[in-house]
Amino acid sequence: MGNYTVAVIDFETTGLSPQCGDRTIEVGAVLVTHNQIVDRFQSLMNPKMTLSSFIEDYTGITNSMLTKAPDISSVMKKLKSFIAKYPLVAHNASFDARFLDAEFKRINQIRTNEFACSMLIARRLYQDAPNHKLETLVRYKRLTTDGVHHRALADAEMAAHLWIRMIADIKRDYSQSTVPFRVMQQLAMMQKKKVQDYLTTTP
DNA sequence: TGCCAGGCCCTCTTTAGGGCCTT
Repeated sequence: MGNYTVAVIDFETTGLSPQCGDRTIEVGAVLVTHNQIVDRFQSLMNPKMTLSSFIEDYTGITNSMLTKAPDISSVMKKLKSFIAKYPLVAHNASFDARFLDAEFKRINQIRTNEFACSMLIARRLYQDAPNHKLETLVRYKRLTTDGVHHRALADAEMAAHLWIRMIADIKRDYSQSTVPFRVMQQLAMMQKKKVQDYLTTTP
């Protein structure tokens, strides 16, 4: 893979939309350099609101776990320092970008990092997969996993393994020596039928 | 007042609708 670093990030939240008042309750992030996870960041956060039983069941994160957790603002400051200026990757990035931007806004910060979506790229590269949920793709590509799902660090690590695998597959299938972040971003935006031509002709 | 996501992507398409993906 390229000799650049990306930060793969995942949030657990109280719901689907920061616009509707939902907040982050856990973040996991890993740095990927040279095909490997080289650093990890994880923290629960206290959203100062009660989790629905759906979210408790879905994530395994309970209300009592969060009463002892640090404030969202203090975790966001540490997260900002961890991700620095690295390009960001998430599975269904529009979801994580919305929450990251909303929480940064509350501490008067602005994200300047670029974002790429592993789900949009996987839809183009792995058109035969049963579906493109993170969990399914991990099974489909037989990626390393500890079996934990819907927790932030475990999901960030799985998305990182998927990212590494997608770059390896592009290099192998299209004889590319490097796959710049810009190429991955481009893939996420293009028509499925044009992907092969694009990768074949990209120098 | 009451309701409440949103962006991508396919197709029975573009003067639209519905499934996928994230929690």
